[in-house]
Amino acid sequence: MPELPEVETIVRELNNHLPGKKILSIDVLRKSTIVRDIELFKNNLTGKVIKSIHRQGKYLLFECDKDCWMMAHLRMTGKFIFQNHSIGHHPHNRTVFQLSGKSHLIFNDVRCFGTLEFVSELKNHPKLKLLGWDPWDKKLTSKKLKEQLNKRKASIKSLLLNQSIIAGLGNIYAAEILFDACIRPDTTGANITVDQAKRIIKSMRFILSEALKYNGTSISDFRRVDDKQGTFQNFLKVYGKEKQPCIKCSSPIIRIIQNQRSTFYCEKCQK
DNA sequence: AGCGGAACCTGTCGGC
DNA sequence: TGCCGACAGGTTCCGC
Repeated sequence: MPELPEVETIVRELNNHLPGKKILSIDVLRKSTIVRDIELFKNNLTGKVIKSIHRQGKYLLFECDKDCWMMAHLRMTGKFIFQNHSIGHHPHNRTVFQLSGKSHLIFNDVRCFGTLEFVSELKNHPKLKLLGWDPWDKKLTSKKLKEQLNKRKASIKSLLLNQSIIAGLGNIYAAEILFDACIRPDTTGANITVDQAKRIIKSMRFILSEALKYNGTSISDFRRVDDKQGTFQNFLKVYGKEKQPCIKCSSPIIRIIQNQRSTFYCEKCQK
């Protein structure tokens, strides 16, 4: 479900509520949500005070102490809900944190792909080590991106989804970025020119900034911490627009399947 | 090494 | 109404 703008929105809102809250107890309602040992997870996090929340790629990092972190991934349907009051039963609640001040942090996840993990040494975590460029990294240049993409024969669409190249993009924004950059999604990585790489970086930063400004995209069930919706879905130009006229040339947007995922694009505008 | 496909799990929607 | 297949914003594993 959530990509960088949605995760970043959640992180910002959690930072409005959680810092200073103490974790009084943890109720694990679905075992598979917790990576590795549940007792290890509970024992290390119970009693800790949450300092702040960070983001790397699509991971949420809850800082409790220098050597005490909770790393979360929302996958497709995970969400964090903060409540200042007692909570009712909900079938998709997977883990509930009782916090000081009678408040609760709830991890809710319909499809159970999302994960929570206790991490002591964040720097050495293999999952974080695998992450590629942050989209706004100043060291990310069109020359470097081109060189990296040119080593690959997969399509640019699937390469943009690869978190070890650029960290944070997903299916919606990959499609929107390629439309903005006027690049066909089936272009082979090997054929990406330096000018196209430049356009990818520019469009990526533009689209992600805009999406962030509107608190992300709420298509089916993305909700913010306070259950409000993001509004960037009102500004999508190709994603989910199959057969609708392209806003630039009016020819119908087409939908294709790449690596088992839908891709939307304009055959006329994207070369 | 890196690619595409299957799998993980649950819910919704559209067609017949 | 009911059933069935397609589809969903992600990642990991596996075989080639």
